[in-house]
Amino acid sequence: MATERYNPRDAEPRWQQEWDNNKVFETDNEDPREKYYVLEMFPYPSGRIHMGHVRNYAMGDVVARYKRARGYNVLHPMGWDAFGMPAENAAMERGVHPAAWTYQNIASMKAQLKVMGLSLDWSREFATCDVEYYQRQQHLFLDFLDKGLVYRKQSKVNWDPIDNTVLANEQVIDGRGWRSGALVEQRELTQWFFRITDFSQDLLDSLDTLSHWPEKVRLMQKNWIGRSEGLSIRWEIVPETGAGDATEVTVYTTRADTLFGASFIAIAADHPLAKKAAESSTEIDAFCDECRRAGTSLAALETAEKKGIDTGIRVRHPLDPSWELPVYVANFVLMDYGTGAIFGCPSGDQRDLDFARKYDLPVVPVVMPGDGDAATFSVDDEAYVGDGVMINSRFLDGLAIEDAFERVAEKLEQTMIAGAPQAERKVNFRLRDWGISRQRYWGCPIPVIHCEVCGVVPVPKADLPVKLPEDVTFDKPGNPLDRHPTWRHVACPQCSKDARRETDTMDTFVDSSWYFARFTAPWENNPTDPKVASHWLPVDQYIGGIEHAILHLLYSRFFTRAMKAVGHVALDEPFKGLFTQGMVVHETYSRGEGAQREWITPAEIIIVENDGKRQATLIETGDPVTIGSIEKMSKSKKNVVDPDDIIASYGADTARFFVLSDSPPDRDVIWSEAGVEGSHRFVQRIWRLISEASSFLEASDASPAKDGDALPISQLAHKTLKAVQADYDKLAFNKAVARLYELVNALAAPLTLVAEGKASPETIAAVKDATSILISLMAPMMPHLAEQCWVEIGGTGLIAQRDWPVFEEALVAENEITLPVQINGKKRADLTIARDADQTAIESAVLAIDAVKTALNGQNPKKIIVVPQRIVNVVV
RNA sequence: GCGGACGUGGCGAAACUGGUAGACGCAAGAGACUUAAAAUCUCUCGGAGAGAUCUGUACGGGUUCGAUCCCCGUCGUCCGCACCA
Repeated sequence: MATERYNPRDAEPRWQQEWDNNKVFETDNEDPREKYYVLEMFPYPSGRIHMGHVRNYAMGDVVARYKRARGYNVLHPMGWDAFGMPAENAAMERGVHPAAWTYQNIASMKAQLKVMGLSLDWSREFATCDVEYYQRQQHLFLDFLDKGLVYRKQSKVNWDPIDNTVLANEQVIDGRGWRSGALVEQRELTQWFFRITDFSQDLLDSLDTLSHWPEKVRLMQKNWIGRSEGLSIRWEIVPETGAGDATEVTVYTTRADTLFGASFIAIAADHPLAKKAAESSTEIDAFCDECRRAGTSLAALETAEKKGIDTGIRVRHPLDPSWELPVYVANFVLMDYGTGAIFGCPSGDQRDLDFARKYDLPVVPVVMPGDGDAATFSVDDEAYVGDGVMINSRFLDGLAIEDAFERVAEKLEQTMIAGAPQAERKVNFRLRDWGISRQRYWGCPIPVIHCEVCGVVPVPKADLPVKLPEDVTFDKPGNPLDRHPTWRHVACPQCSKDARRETDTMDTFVDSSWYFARFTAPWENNPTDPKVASHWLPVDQYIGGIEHAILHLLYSRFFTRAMKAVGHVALDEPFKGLFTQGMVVHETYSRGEGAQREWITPAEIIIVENDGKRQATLIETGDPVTIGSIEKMSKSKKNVVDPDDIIASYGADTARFFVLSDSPPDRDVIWSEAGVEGSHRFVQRIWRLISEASSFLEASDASPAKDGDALPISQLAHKTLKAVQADYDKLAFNKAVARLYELVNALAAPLTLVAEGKASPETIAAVKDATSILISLMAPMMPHLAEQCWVEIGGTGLIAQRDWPVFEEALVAENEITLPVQINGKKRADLTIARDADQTAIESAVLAIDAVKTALNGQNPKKIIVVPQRIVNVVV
């Protein structure tokens, strides 16, 4: 009865073809069933898929296939996040056009994804660099512009003087451009911004409604938005102290309670008052310059000494006009948070204290611990930042800090200077508007025209798309659009005079901020079909990496609100459920030390185990190799395993099953050769057991046993069905995997019995029922094997189109249960008793147990605790 | 510095969130089958003990009939933000 081994190389392409032929995964927007939208973060077409993709898409595919079986109309699309720097780098390095490079990569990655057997609706595929896509993005931009959600302003950027381009903060390393190595300059450029801050409060508040998001991501977004409640206070400038025409300076504070501890005002180097002071002092001017330069390097900020310079300007204390304080320019004050000016309270803030000690400014403690002594409490070289009561604060003395804040706020709100209240309550956000201008070629052109007469003129929608020119060169640094001979020259749409196009393109995060909406109707002339988009959205389950926890997800949330404001969708939150999956990690292998260290790929080595110690050697030479730490698969460490190789040797099902096994999906999974082989053994085992018994199973009906020898088989199958269903609902794939192992282990003996012709008709029917449940359960993870097994036992139609089985309540519920019996909290015995036995029945049964009798030693128990269906505890 | 998560066998992990700790897998060991190997099958596998038992979820305390789970403290690892006024 020997059967052939399961051959995925033969079976998998056949089933993929079969699914394609039947258009099983193409989704009909008109389908009346309840919708379910599952989406994995679309990939950047770098050229090859990696194991992280395999894991991400395997998870999404399990959800898609499971929900389809549960009767939902599932949308499961795929596309390409295709604009971005790597394509331009390839153009610069190898002379290949970014478009050619990108579309080639898409073709090869698509072929790789196809081999995985994912249940994707490829008819909706698009790349963000398709004109058909970015044209609609330009449409959205114009709508946003019209609605005031986009604006232009001067802003500081990191400018690389060799590459002639703006760099993102991440691209500046130790103050130098990451490509050119040139010292980065701060430049003022006019850039386009999206008004994401219009939605700060809403983006923050709505986080509470996202109950199917990881708590961690919500918290990260909350911190990123960074709301704080404070007081904006106007300080009068003492005339003739060097401030020119300025009569006041506004300071933002969350600690108005500490106002009597103030000993100086500090302003940013870019603050108007600083600029004024710099006019009359070369020293101040030089200091401001230094601050601006130091601004870029993040690492430098951490260690940077707190420095400042006295401007000579003096201000009056808001609560005591006779009290004058100095105004310093300080390197730690940020122009773009609050008002770019603070008051320093040295006793209550470590940074202010360091500053005060350095410049010999007063340190007056104003808050002390509740049990402190006001007469002796002092601050030396450690500021007191804790809660407490007010001291040295005149009318605030003795108050709690919250009450002191209120008193100060009330008083200053009522004090009028120059016809306006001296202070007002103000909510501040850390969140900045989103600068989207990029001086790059390979991005979505910003559809505006600059006219000397009319100013900034939007490109009329009828003139869209603003297409990227194809004949561009990358032999020189800078933006190819800028030096294109003709592209930028156009007639002004309003006055027809010569004008020039905007040559900046959009940040690629814009492209990924609405693709999920486009998938709902990618053929639409408008960005979306609002009715269709509102039907499909929100995405029910979005799956991707934690690295997008802030930017991508926040931008998408903003975009959905903005699109709603201009009528393209009718909702605020794009993603109802979010799941952030862990990485695929692998051991690293290397030779040599320090600079000589050479990384080696897993394919080049062999590992043998000696006395429990693993030793790696180079296959080619037999040289020893050092086994290093487990890290994220990366090209630089060469610890990558190519999905193609794995699928070629084990098949897609094994690869999919393995990345879902063992580790919880939100945790990292360690790729190991032994692990994959384990998964592959399981695939073969299922096939062997089922195919050996197939002739008998084929000839029988499927019917669960109600009693008799086969009852346990049916009970386990139906219990597993119930449990795996719950696991899939919770995305607990690793647990589902474990339960499949259990079911197969338990089915092994009965299946062998059937194969040997020794089973009764009732048993065969029960085994067939259990086997078809098994096939349905494994289908989301191992879809090809499931189809093959289904045919083998005489099933008709495709498993991919078959309904999810329904478990029988009677088989899941038990008549008798086994309760653990504890004595003083330690398990001492088991008690098997009727499921519905009452308290007294259980108690008397427990007291009859030998172990209990021995423990009691003739005495009465102190207490018997019976937790229904769970446990019994006897307290002696 | 601020905020958060986590810590269970040789390893990845379970434990229905207060109820039998270690399911399932990997690795390892023993055996069966085989001329042999692979594959497959059976058994063992936290520690101590011959055994009944004792002990064990980073460490120290607490609450509870009962704690991997709740509370307090300590140590360690990882992540996010970071001169935010």
